[in-house]
Amino acid sequence: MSTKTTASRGTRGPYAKSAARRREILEAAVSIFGSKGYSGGSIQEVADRAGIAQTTLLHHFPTKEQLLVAVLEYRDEISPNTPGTREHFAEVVAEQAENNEGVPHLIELYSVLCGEATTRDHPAREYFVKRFQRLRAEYSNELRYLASIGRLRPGVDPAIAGPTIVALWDGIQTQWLLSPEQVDMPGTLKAYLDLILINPDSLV
Amino acid sequence: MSTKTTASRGTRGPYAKSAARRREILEAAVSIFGSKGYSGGSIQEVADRAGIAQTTLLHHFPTKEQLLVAVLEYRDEISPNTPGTREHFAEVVAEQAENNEGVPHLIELYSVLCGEATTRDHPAREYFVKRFQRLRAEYSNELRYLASIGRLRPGVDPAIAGPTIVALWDGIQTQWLLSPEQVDMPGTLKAYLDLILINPDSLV
DNA sequence: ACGAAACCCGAGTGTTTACTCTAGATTAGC
DNA sequence: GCTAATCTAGAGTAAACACTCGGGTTTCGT
Repeated sequence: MSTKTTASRGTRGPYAKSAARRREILEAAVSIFGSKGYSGGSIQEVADRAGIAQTTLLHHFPTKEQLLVAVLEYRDEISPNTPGTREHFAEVVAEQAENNEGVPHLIELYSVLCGEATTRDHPAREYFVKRFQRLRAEYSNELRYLASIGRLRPGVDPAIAGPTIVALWDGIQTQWLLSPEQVDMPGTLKAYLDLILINPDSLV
Repeated sequence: MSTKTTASRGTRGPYAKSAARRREILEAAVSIFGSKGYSGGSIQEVADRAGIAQTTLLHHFPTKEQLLVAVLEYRDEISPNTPGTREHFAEVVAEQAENNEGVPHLIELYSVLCGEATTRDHPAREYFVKRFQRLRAEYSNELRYLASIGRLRPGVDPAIAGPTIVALWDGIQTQWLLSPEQVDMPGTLKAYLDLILINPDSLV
């Protein structure tokens, strides 16, 4: 009762160093899982890249699965999601697509884990199921708003165009990872948005 | 010189049973690699599913990597690709999308391996790089033909819309695998084609 | 029907896997 | 500055990994 949290007596919580260590480990994990996948990468490799002993890693993240979950949460923290963009939807999407070209290791992590996660009983499956559900809803809602102010081309169904943007984005990222010089990631996305939006935002 | 191929004397080639065995193994491999990925699945599991000893599998496919290559070739054999479809492009695409719903294990295999293949030095990477290059060229060419007969909406660039169809297809498949009941795979593809094509093919 | 090649597999090999045990060094509440 | 908790890691463990070896069985050209 004397300490601040509900921890049983005798617990002191992580030390100051701990947060930095965890960040180092997560950065290493992004690199390893991104370049070799979750199944393909080992916690030994992650520990090596972080410059610590394997057992030290396991002190901070007791199982490989918990490390993966932490990596996914870490990714969500450092790559900002788009909240209510309203009339600037197209701009924001195109801008983020351009920014993504600057963080290829995060794109790689995302694509690799997303593919792996479709396997049954994969620890990241639930994460991606919910992520896609959220993205579909968000994008569809943005498009519904744009439709309400007459900016959506007639005949375009927000409930279909929303998932389409998500699918197009992921698919073009995969192609870009395999042939960066042959695929125009932001251009392809922008082309679709120009197709479904009326009077698109003029150049910034 | 006496035998038909360039084999050194004393070789007799595979027996009649061999082809069937190889097919059984490949079917098992599609199942295992599709449900657990290439890194995640073991040749022991494939052998178990095929009902043979691990060493028997290795007799037909000496390494795990060669098994993977054979699986990819097998997939290409059994799932027909679209040759020159000309004016029936939209029909054929929509039809194939519907058919894909009937072979989810092949979609799973494709999505899982495609994600994994973006990792460096993955044995299937070259396969997917070339596959996407081919698909982008094929689809762009189909659209160029449709443009030549005035069936492509003005302003739509075949060089962008081609890769877009490929990306959309792959992306929507991933979403469908994770939430089959929430994603209309053929409908989403058809919606995009209706968007970029003029006077689309009426219902069959 | 003979013999060589292809087929099939039980037993093993060395490595890597995720994870545990034990124990010394470091931190921080008091 | 005492002490208990956190941090770090060396050593170890059982299981799984891709793959090899040796030898028996089946197939098939001659």
